[in-house]
Amino acid sequence: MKIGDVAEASGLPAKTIRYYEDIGLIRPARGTNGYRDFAASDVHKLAFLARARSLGFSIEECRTLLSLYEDRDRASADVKALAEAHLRRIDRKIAALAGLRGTLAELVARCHGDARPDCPILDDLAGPKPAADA
Amino acid sequence: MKIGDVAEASGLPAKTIRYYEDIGLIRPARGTNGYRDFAASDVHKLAFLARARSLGFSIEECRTLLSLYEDRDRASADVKALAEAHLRRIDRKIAALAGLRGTLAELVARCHGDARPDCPILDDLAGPKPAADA
DNA sequence: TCTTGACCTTCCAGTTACTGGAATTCCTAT
DNA sequence: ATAGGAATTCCAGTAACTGGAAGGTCAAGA
Repeated sequence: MKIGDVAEASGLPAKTIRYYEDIGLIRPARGTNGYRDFAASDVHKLAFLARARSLGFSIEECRTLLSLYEDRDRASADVKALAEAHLRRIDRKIAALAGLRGTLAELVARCHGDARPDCPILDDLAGPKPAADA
Repeated sequence: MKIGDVAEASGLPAKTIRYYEDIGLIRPARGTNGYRDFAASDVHKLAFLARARSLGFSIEECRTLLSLYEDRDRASADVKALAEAHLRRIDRKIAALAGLRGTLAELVARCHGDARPDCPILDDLAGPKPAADA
């Protein structure tokens, strides 16, 4: 199977597949013409990687997941620990974004958004104004 | 004011401040010894940048925000549009993460996480199994 | 047979926003 | 004089690709 077909089958761009070979995630065979020749197992691995990446696992985590996948004697606890760590990371990201979102939404709501220069958003970014005390 | 003091005042690492000069966000003066000499306005700009970055605006958005900030004739509508676009981006990110989170949490819940190799997480990543039809 | 076009190959550079580190200079204090 | 702590510049690396150039391969059509 050539890289174009594999790209179509796995949903990954050919560029990405070459990159994954570069960093040692897969090792497709080569034909006499120098073209990569993908076995079914390669395609399977790429689909696995595509799915893991789409769930937000990093490349290094994917590498670990793949080796766990191929280890018939793995402990599911190892996989679960990895997934749980990732889950916590996602939760932290969501919490951080929700925080930003709240602040930003409030600023946006307070900005009238017309032709005048007066703007609570910029005021906020500029920081506390030196209060003109009477 | 020297870069170390400014770093302390703005909360930005000195490295980052130099980087911001590199990409043209600020233009501090130079002393005879070659050291950067920051005016109050520079420090103010850096604080502005730090705040904008902490709200998740990209560097290029910060550049625009800064120029809007310095334009006394700006329309607040321009600022609001930028902030709203950012808000939508944050919402999309949150939605995407929430989706991931849901899938991942379910997989984690289904994985017993013990010493046995059987693992729903890996099963999911591996994709649909060829059903052994009787 | 030749040519066209769609593939494939490699390699280099660019993306975002810094961060680390090396080599060097400067200032201050003892 | 010397030691230390800052300041300077420049180069490289991070994550995970992506774009593009230059060139080789292959199947089909005139």
